[in-house]
Amino acid sequence: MLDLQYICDNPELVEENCKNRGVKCNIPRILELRTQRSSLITAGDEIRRQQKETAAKIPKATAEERPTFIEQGKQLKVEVAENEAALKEVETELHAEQSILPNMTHPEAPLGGEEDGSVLRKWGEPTQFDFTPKDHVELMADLDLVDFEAGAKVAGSGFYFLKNEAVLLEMALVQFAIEKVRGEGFTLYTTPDLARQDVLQGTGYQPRGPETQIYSIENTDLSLIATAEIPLGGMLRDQILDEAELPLKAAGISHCFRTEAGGHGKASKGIYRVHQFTKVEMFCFTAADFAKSDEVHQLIVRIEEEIFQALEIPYQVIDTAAGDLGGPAYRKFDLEAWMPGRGDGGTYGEVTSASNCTDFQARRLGIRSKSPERKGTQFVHTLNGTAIAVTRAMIALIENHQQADGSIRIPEALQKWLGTDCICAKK
RNA sequence: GGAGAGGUGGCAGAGUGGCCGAAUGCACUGGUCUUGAAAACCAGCGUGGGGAAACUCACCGGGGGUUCGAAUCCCCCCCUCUCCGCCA
Repeated sequence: MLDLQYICDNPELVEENCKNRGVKCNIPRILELRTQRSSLITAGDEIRRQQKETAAKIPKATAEERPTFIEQGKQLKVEVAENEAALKEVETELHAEQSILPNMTHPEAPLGGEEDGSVLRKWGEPTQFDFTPKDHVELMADLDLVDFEAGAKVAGSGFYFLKNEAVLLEMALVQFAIEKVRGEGFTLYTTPDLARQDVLQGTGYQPRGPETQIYSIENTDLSLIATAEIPLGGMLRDQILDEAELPLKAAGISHCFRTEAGGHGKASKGIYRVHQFTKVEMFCFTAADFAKSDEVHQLIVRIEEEIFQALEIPYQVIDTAAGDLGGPAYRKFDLEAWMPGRGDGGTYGEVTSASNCTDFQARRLGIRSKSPERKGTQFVHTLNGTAIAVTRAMIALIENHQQADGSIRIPEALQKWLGTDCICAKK
């Protein structure tokens, strides 16, 4: 949510930003509603003031005066109710208009849509093979690492059982990621895999409706989380933090559940696009200062890169274009890992995503900070980024480290968790 | 799941229809005193909305209701604690 004051002070900037992000908005209407809102509030305050005044006279009034005051009070009560109804109507519309607006955009983020993200840097070269590489589906089938039929039988298409060394590999990736982020000063959490509707909405997810990516639990207001960003953001809802203790760095280990409604048009073989996966997510709260949140944003990307470097997986870093940013993001960097089995002869596929949401989420979540030097409070900046999304990382790892004999080389960083340097073919 | 007790400012805790945005204590900030500190004393000390400002309004877990008037009464929901049951 953008600050109403900011919108009204900078209508042309907000409108321009909406255009860049491909969002239809109605700024003049917002300005109009805002004026209506102000005058309704002023009028309502005055009525309530009179109401209090009248009510206060009654205990002291004589028996003759009393009925007059009570009559006045009744009249005022009606007026208050009318005012409230009018205000509610205006605020509902205002809120709806305001909710459409995406966050503002980092001045350096590229313009354009999905194809216009700029490659900031590349690490490593697409892996060369002196044999015809397989994709992860084939590799995992050959090594008996996954069972899609069983997944479909139990939970439907898009679910899977990991088997054998793939299970160890999942654990190893998680272990490796949490050791890494812990070393960077992140507090570790395992989070609830379910969250209430208002927490989902606070973090910018729409739990119900035709377009939703979220599974809901029937007869409750709970939904399965799509990422630990949701519980980690919700964790500090409506709190006022001490600015001295910022930035707060949290890492959550959770399962992620996504309906992937309409997601099957795109090429998504195997475990690339699934309904459930395990992820270690970083989530940070910083002071309301763009320089500070930018700095933490860079930190998150650095950690992501170091993780993929340690896994010896070539990747590129994308600065996502304005038109391709989700609503809450001010700037977003994605790591795309080289996946030799994807597309025709390999392509880069998204493995992490790091967003600076500035105060956009915090405003809805009511997370503020306070400093002795300043009067009042400010909404903090929030950032999130993937440390490891197990299935995507697993694809990149398996496909890049496959050997001619169909076995998979385990990079050194994972060997202590897996206890082996190779997932080898069964005899 | 059953029975009971609760949810009030940063914390503790009073308040059961008007004098309550809320006593008191602790914490915190400033001041007096002191060589300095402590103690003592004095003063200040929640958040948000509207307004250029004066000022004003809202907020006592959340939402509805009763009333001229609600922290206080009624209804629904959420949460916490205690006991019992069940259970990895």
